[in-house]
Amino acid sequence: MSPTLREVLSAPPSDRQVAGLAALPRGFYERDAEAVALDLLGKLLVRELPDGRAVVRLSEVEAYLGVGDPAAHTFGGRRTARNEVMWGEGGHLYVYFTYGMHHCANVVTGPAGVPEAVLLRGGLPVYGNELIRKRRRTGTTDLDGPAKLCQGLAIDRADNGTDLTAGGVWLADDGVFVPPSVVRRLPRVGIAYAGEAATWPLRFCLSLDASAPSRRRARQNR
DNA sequence: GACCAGATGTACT
DNA sequence: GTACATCTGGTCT
Repeated sequence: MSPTLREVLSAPPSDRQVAGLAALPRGFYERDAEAVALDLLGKLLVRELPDGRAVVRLSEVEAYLGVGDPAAHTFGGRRTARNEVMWGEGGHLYVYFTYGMHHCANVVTGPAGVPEAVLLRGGLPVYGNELIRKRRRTGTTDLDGPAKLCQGLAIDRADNGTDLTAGGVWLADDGVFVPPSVVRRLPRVGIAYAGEAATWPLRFCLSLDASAPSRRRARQNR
């Protein structure tokens, strides 16, 4: 049996590799949300915690296209204390509280004044799994949902506005190649109120249970 | 797989 | 003051 993509992408990096994970540059974020969302798949979300470093490989994200997107918090130019961070420059974290008990983390994209964002919906724990387990209410390490991701990495509103290029929490590229053939494009989740926009295929996720493309091919494609 | 309670911040009247 | 939210976990079928 060839390994699944999940198995390949969950492979733990070495301590040395983790210590060397550098933040993606500002320029990565200063593009439209859809492009950033696609490129975030397979990237590493690194979180510095009091008891160590936790690293998650992103497997599911959603793009929110700003003022023209009825599902976005900034639809129609809405600007409030809550979504203020989305109006700033790309590369910052937008964390909001919802359903009375959950946090969701977004990456702000585009230049200042263009309020787009990418919601981080899920990932695979690859390093510091015990730290993640400790923080999950359920004592598990699964991070297949935006609120689970925040809980596992202890991200809450205190992290709202954090600069992703300045430490604490950041995104990194460890060179793992994600071939387009394993990316699925689906309608977004939980936004039925947004009418027709609920069907826009702006949710991107990896086909984790498909068998992984061979190493040789992956290397050729890099 | 479907269904539902949970608990409160936020936007808007 | 009121309605509802970029959801999760547990229960029931």
